[in-house]
Amino acid sequence: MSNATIAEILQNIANLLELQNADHFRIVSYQRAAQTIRGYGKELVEIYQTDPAQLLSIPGIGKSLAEKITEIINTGTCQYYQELLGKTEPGLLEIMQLRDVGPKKTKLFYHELGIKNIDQLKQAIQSGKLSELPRMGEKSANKILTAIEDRATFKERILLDEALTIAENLIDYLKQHKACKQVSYAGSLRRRKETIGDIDLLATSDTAKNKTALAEHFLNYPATQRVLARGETKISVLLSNGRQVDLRILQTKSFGAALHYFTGSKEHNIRIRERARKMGLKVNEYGVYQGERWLAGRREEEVFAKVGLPYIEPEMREDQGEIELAEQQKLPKLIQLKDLKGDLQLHSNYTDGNATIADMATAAKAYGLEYMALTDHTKSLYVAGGLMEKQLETQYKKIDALNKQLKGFRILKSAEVDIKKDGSLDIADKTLAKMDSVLVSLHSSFTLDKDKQTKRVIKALENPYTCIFAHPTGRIINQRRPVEFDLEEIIKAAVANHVALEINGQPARLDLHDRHIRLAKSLGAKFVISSDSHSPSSFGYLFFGVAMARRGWLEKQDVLNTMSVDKLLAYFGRKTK
DNA sequence: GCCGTTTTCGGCCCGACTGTTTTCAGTCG
Ligand SMILES: Nc1nc2c(ncn2[C@H]2C[C@H](O)[C@@H](COP(=O)(O)OP(=O)(O)OP(=O)(O)O)O2)c(=O)[nH]1
Ligand SMILES: [Mg+2]
Ligand SMILES: [Mg+2]
Ligand SMILES: [Zn+2]
Repeated sequence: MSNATIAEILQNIANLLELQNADHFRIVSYQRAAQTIRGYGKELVEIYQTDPAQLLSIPGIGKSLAEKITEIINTGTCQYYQELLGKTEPGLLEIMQLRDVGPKKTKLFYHELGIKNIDQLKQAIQSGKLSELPRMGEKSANKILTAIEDRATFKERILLDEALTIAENLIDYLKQHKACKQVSYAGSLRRRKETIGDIDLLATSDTAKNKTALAEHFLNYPATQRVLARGETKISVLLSNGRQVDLRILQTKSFGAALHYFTGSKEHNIRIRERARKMGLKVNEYGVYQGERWLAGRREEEVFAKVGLPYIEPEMREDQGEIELAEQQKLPKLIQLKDLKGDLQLHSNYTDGNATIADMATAAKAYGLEYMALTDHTKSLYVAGGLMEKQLETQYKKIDALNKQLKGFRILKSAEVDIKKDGSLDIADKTLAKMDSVLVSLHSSFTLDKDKQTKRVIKALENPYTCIFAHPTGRIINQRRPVEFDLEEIIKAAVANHVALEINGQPARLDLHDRHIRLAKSLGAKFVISSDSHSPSSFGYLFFGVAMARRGWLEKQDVLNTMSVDKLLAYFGRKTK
């Protein structure tokens, strides 16, 4: 029973409760617990098996939720959930997901017109029945019809790199207008979540007239398909690719407060606002107030300062303990992209890369790196033209020659060594001993049972040559589920055997990801951040790897490829020499 | 349903936009 599944059940309970006449705050309790569990590093099953009472130490989980979670762990579901499911028309949940339709309207349609599913809702709109309901009219009904049409397309969340490109293009466009004083993206994109729901933008302008002008400019953006809402300070549009963009336009004196508000997360915002309230202050997107009096809001730092906290980096703002650390002045100094000195996973045209070793080295150097490890695939991965021992050794001679020519840059001998089904490596020790770094990963037998898979990986990590375990869970966002194994046991084996865990920067991988990184760090693990480049233009993926590392609260010293090449070679040399 | 350095009961973040409303509920951020 994964945390994701437990969270899903609690979220479903919250949704079902909305359709009952449940107390709002009770619903919120289920939602908050679901949110916390979704981002929790440790598996709740693990906590429960060690000491069930520990469940109560998780914020937002009390006696009642702990009992339900226990039941879910033991039986896969819980009585309460089943009862709620039993007394709810299943189609109502789908109706409630529609844009501009919430629990109140869903219930109204059901009770007044007996509407049980989207098809019936559509019919009621087309026959004009829906607009006759209290507080409903033509416009509301038509909006719902549009929401039904939009529903099928574009519901998936997008990857971080795609969202970043959309946002940067929009920002370039907004900046072209002279009424635009400041502009930034916010929301989950600024927090660098691995997937992004919508694009949140914030701009400032000085006068009312300029705000209007800037709003007009935004609406003229060529990729805008449809305006969802337009008010004095906030505009929501749908781009032609179906992605929603929310833009807020405020005064420059509110930029910091608005950026803080719009960056979120929602849970973090609520904590900050509760804190302000206890201090006799009020925080909103316009600033920090004492009564009617505006105290601050130009910069984010001021908002934090007014509530007695140091600046908290956006990547940490998830209410997963960052506020407590901030209170104690114990916030980590997060790693930055410029701290990286090398890249320890990338491919050349010896296997499935598209460039020569020399071209990859030139590109890596141009990106600002001092070294790179060439990690072409090994023989088991014949689809990628994986290399045999002999071919690897030939490649290493080539690397020796290249290294003689290169100034201020070093190519390390490595490989992405395949872990076979039995946990052994597919390259002979004699060749492993010639490598500067041995990176291992799974490419097959993803569906072994959990126990076998765990043992298989641990065996590979115990191999004395193994230095790095790459893209550990093997997940590909929106495409492939993570391998089933006991990650906590694997992390412990990695720590015991001095094997670093990779944070793969490919936007569809980001593996390990935020919550696993925090868990691994708490268990004493070391990390490497890799681009896994298959072309010279892909070193930018390091940015996304660093983003994940920051969401995992990592500092420079947690990441091995922040070391100079000599230190790194000495570190791995304990294994390979 | 959760939580507590003034509380074990009584609070629980705060605001924008829309449509249908004559004063605000519903939904969303
Ligand atoms: N104070 C407060 N802020 C909120 C609330 N809902 C949203 N926000 C703020 C914080 C969010 O990060 C920000 C943008 O809202 P979004 O719905 O776009 O969420 P976010 O970007 O975090 O995630 P997403 O990837 O878009 O699903 O607005 C709320 O209920 N209260
Ligand atoms: Mg968003
Ligand atoms: Mg948004
Ligand atoms: Zn490859």
